[in-house]
Amino acid sequence: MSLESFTYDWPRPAVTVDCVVFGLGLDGMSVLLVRRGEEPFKGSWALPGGFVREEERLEDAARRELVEETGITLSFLEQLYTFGAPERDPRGRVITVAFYALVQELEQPPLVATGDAAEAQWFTEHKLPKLAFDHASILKLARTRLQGKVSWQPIGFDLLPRLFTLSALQRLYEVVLKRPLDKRNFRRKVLALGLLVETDQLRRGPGRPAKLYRFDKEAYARAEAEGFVFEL
Amino acid sequence: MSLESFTYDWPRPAVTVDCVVFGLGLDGMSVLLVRRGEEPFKGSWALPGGFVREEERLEDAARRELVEETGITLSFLEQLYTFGAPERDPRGRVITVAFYALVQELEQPPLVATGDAAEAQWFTEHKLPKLAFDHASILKLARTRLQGKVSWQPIGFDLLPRLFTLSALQRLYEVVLKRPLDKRNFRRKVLALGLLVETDQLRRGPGRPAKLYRFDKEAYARAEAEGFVFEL
DNA sequence: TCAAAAGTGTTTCGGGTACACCCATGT
DNA sequence: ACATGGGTGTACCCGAAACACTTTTGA
Repeated sequence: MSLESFTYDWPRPAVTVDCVVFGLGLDGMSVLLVRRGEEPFKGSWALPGGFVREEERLEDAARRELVEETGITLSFLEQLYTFGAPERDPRGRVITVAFYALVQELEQPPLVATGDAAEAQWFTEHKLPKLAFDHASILKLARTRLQGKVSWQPIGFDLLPRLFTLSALQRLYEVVLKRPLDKRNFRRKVLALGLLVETDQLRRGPGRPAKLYRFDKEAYARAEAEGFVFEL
Repeated sequence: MSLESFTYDWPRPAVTVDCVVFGLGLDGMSVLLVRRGEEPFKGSWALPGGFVREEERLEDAARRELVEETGITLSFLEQLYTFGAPERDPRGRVITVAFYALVQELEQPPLVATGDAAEAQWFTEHKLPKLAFDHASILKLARTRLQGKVSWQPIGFDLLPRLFTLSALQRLYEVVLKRPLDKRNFRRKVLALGLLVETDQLRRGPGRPAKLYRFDKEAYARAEAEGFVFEL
């Protein structure tokens, strides 16, 4: 019996991927949005995303659409949730697999906007425009997930440059968790993890120079393999 | 401009839902499987599931397929993850939105097997058969999620009958978390939550009769609204 | 010399864990 | 009377939280 004889004839929804890309802004988290160049919702802001190709893994589709529409490079990408309400797209049944992603620096090569996107831009989470489709709920869910995940998985480092100060790390956690943290407790705890490597570099600027640290990915991989849980 | 003019012409994968249904067995968790009545993998055990209909929400599809194939009633259902590897189904591109679900008692009306399923049966997690497609990974992920979620969301009660003893609750947590718990500490902690209501009923059997409790859903809803987090 | 940010220890409190015996019933 | 599971209190320990001043640099 050939494989062809198994082939389904079934109502097939369209399948897209959409991506919530977070960056660390000066004023809270930032989210990358694109202005739609096509109907429906032409001219509205929306999450970057698009159709999944025939032989493409879902995550690859998300990465590809992001490069196509914004030219950005991700340091973290994970599936978020699949949204499939029948009425979520006026064109008909479109199921979208949503992802959320982190980038290390907002100042990547200036955002390009191509593909379906007419424009790409960072928005701080406090001044978001109306979003197309059900993208506002997707974004909300992604923000919640980020907040929940950051304290028990070391994904925060994906929002910082490779070398960072402890104060920068603390600011990051304060922004993501939406609450102030005690400086001394934070430093003690984060250093006790044994996952930060002190470099001999300094960050200079106003005030006392600060030691720069990097996250020791290998040490984390080893510790994780032995049942260590991150927890911050 | 009419909506029709927006309609996409795009390679459309088939979309299915699959469901990992957990019940509390005598020997650890049990999972509900169906024997496939159709190719591919005809005769193999698989997760219950099937195609999403044109105008159907994903969760509804999962519920419908479960009733169709096994006649079971769920007390909890949540989306798990979407599996979309291009090669996961020999028939072509099939993306499946996986769910996991809990039932309160294994002894529901005797399992019926209809639809695509030739047979439906509970398996303890320790003696699982080979599964069709990538269903083994789906099951594994669901089991991990269950374990992770049970300590900070009161979903464990969805595995017990409405009235239960504290010992039964403890056994449940021990099974799900895969570790022994201290009886006194467990009771203190769980009662301190203030979410259990002592009834005047007793469970009789060998040994001393045990008080029966029920979970106070309303109290939990109220507490949750005020920012309370379950945590056990 | 002043402004700005970095860096540093100790005490207190609460929750987590460990632990062993008596009680009420059915057989 | 004995087997079976139900029910109860205390002591210790460790991690979390609260808290304020000194240091180093650039302007």
